[in-house]
Amino acid sequence: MTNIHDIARLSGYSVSTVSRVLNQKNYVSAKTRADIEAVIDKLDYVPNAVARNLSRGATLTIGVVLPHVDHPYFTQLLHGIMRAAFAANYHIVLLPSKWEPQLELKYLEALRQHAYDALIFTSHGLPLQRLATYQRYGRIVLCENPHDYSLPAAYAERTATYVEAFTYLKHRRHQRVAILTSRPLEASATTKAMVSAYEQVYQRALPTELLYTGIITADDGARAGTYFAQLTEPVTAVLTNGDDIAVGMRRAYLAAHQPVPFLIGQENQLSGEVLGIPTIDHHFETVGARALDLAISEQPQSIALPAELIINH
Amino acid sequence: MTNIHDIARLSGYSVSTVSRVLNQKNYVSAKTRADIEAVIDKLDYVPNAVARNLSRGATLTIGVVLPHVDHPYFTQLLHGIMRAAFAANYHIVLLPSKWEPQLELKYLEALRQHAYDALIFTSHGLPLQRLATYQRYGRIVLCENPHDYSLPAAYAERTATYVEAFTYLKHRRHQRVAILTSRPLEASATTKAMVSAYEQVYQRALPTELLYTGIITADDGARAGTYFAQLTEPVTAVLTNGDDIAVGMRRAYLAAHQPVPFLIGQENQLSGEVLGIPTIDHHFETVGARALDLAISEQPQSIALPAELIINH
DNA sequence: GCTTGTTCTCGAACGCGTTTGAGCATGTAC
DNA sequence: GTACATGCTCAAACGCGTTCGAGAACAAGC
Repeated sequence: MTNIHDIARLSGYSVSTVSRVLNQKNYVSAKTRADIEAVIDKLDYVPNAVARNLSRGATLTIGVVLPHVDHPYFTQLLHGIMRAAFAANYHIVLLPSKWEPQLELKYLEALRQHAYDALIFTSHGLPLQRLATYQRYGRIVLCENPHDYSLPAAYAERTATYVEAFTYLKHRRHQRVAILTSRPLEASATTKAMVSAYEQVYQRALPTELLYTGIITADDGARAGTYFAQLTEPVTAVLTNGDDIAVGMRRAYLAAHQPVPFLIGQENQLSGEVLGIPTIDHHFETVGARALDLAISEQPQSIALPAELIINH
Repeated sequence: MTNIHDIARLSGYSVSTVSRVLNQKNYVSAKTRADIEAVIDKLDYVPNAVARNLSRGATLTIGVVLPHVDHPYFTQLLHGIMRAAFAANYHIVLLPSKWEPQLELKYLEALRQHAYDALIFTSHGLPLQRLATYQRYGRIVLCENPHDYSLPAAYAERTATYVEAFTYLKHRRHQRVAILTSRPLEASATTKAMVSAYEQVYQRALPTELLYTGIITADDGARAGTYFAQLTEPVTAVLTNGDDIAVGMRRAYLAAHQPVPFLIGQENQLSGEVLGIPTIDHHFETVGARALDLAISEQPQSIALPAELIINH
C-alpha cells in the first residue's frame, strides 16, 4: 500500500510538504504543489483515513443512537442530523438500539474508546443518570429536555404548542376533546405534556375515557376512531399524535357514517396536508440539525426549539 | 488521556506485555496479569480504538449501503447482516444512499481510504461496472446476482421459486393470473424474473394489462385491487410483491364486493400470516448473514440461496 | 548594509497501539 | 553435562499521517 512517505520519496519533497499539499494548507509554492500532485495522481494515492484520525485526534464521526426508523420523529431528526453533518464535513454512523440498554452501553463504550467524537441519543433506554456518567469520555447530546441532568440537548418545546392547540379548540367551542398518544401517561414525557396542556387550558382533568394510548400507525388511529365513533356522548375534536393517525381515524368515522370530529395531527406529514388537517410541526429536522451542532461544538447548551401549530396548509 | 505507555510505566512492565494482557494472548504469568490489570482498573484505561485499527491494519467495520429502510427487503437483510456481524465481532455502519450515485461514490471513496474493511451493497444506483472498479481498494459484496461481473455476492434465487408458485397456480386451474411489482419490467431484475417464470410455466406471453407496476405499499395494493376488481374478465389469482400488498388488494376487493382472487404474497410478513395468505419467503435474513460472511472472508464466491414457497403458514 | 518580515521546506516528535525477534530463565530428555 | 523446548518479558520497529520548531532564501523598508 502506498503511503505518504512513498509520495515524499518519489517527489523529492518531505513528508510534511506532502501533507500540506494534501490538506490545502498555506506555504506551498505552485511548482512544488504541481510536482507532488503529479506523483499522487500517478500512484493513485489517497491518505489513510485511520492514520489521519489517529494523528488528528478526532474521527470527525458522530454516532447517532436511534431505536428504529419507523416513525417520522426519528426519520425527521435523522435528516436534520445528516444535513448538518454533511455541511460540517462530519460523518455520521447509525447505531440502532431498539431501546436495549445493552446495545446502548456498547455504543457508550465505543465512545469511550474514541471510536466516535460524540454520540447523539435520539431516544434512550438507559436512565439519563447513566448516560451522564459517560460524559467524561466524550460528548453526549440528547434530543429531549435533560431537566436536572447537565447534558447538552436540542429538543422541541412541546407544551407551549399543545397549549396553543387546545386554546384554538376552546375558542372554537370544542368542549369534549380526546387525546391520542403512543405511550402511556406515566412512561412518556410527550403524553404528560399533552395532558397537562389540556388541563391548563380547560382548567379541569382530562376524562380518562378520552385518553387513548398505544397509537402508533394509521391503523391504530382507525381502531381508536372506531372506538370513539360509537361513544354515546361523541367527541367533537381530537388531538392525535400524527397526521397519518388522524387520517386513519377519519377513515374509521367515515366507515361508521358518523360526523368526523375536528382533527389535529402532528409531524406535518403529507397525508394530513392533502386532506387539509391542521397539524403541529415540531420541526424535528431543525432539532436534529441543532443536535449535531451541539455534538461538534464545545458549549454545554440546552436548546429548546419552538414547535408550530399549522392550521392552514 | 491515559495510554498504554502510562500503564506500562506505572505497572513496571513493558508496553508489549500490557498489550498481551489486553488481548488475552499467551505467555503472561498470572502475577503479571494481575498487576497490570490492577493498574488498568485504577486508571480506568481503555485502549484507543483508532490506534488499534491503525496498528492492526483493519477496522473490523463493514459499511452497509442501503437506499432506505422502508421495505422488508432491506430491513430483513439488515437484520441478517447485523446478526452475523455481531457473531463475528465486527461493527457495521449504515450508509443511507437513496440510490444516489454521488452518495454511493462517497462511500466507495471511504472504502478506498480504509475507513471500512468492506462494503455491502444491498442495492445500488451506480452501474455494477463502476462498483467493480473499486474492488481493488477493498472488498465489495452485492446482494444480487452479479451476472458477468466478478463481484462476491449473496442473493435469493428468485426465478425457481416463482416457477414453483405459477406451477402451483396452474395445477389449481388458474388461467388468468396477474402480477404486481414495484418497478417496471425493463428496470428490474425481480420483475423480469417474475414475468419470465410466468411465461415458462404458462408457455405464453403475459397479457400487458395483467402486469401492474409501481406497487410498494399496502395502499398501492388496494389501488391495484380496485383496478382489477372492475375488469370485465376477472383475474382468479395474483402474484403480489409483498404480503402487506396482498392484504391491501384483498381490502379493495372486499370493499368492491367482488370475490377475492387467490393471492400470493412475498416476504413472509405478519399481515399475510394472520390471514393465511400463501407467501414466498426469500429468506433475506439468511442472505444478509451470508453477505456479511463474504465481506469478512477472502473467497470471491457468489452464493445463490433458495427461496421458499409457503402455502400454509 | 542591516533589520524585519514573509514564504517555503525540512526533520523530528507525536498520536497509540500490535507484532516481531531476541534474550534469559527454568525445566526436561538423553 | 549438553541439547532443546517452553514460559515469560522486553526493546524496537511498524502502521500512517499531522504538526511544531527551526532554518534557509528572498524581498521590502530604512
